Amino acid sequence: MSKIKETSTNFANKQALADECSEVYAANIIGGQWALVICSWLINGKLRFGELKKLLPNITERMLTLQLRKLEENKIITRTIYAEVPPRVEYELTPIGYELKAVIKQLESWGDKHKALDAANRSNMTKSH
Amino acid sequence: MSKIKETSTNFANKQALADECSEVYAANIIGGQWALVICSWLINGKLRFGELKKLLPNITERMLTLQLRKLEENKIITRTIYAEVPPRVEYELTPIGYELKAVIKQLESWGDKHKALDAANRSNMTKSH
DNA sequence: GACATTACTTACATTTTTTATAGTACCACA
DNA sequence: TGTGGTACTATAAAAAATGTAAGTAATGTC
Repeated sequence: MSKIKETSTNFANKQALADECSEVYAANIIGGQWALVICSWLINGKLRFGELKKLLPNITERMLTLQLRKLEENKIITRTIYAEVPPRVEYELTPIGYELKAVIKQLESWGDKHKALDAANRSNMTKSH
Repeated sequence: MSKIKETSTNFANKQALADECSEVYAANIIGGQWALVICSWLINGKLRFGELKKLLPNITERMLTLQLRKLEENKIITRTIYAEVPPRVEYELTPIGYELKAVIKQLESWGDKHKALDAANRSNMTKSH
């Protein structure tokens, strides 16, 4: 997205890590700011550009486009353009994209646990004061 | 990590998303370039700063420090300093940190699947040329 | 007193990601 | 001729993340 510099140290590091660690490879794919939420929504079924925009009230059109394009490049979603005016474009998870469901669930449940723990810590801190 | 600007749109967006999506919340915590690999290594047991450095040949000391500090802040790891000279510091996963194991496994297996698919696509493309 | 070792810190530069704003193309319909 | 709706693109700028290079502190050993 925008262009990345393939001669940078950062690029080399990312490549090397992704090559030897599938978990990092995976994280790179779903790692954009909005990528995970987009996938979460798409798990429930295909959505139009405008629908996604409504579901993600704070995203800019540019960001939405960029993230969708990246997901498409990585074969996580497909993009279907209907030859209509005004245009209609639908985004849908591919099979491998849909398999993110398990990953997302896992992330979600870990996140919940962590949040709970954090809340507990906070309230303990309050109590002991 | 360096300082972030709490008045930025980006900050607000991240917060809002993390609040309503535990999966995004989780992704933010383990989302640094090196955070996942560090955790992967620590799953096998505690490690010293220098040992991690050796395991991650391309990381700079600065980056390693930053990522470890962020993980510590988020209670993913603990930092134990031994009052010796030269200094000895050990990093170890906390219980919640250790629970990342399942997440990492899931990411890894999805990553492997995706890689395989990608490789298959590539060889198909080659064949059909 | 100089040196080696370890785990950092600091200042700064570069790269990458995200946001802001203002367009564009298309055609049906009024 | 003009307006409306949809899914974008282009350009610039801000913010965040990462990388580079050069220190620092403490102390046991030579």
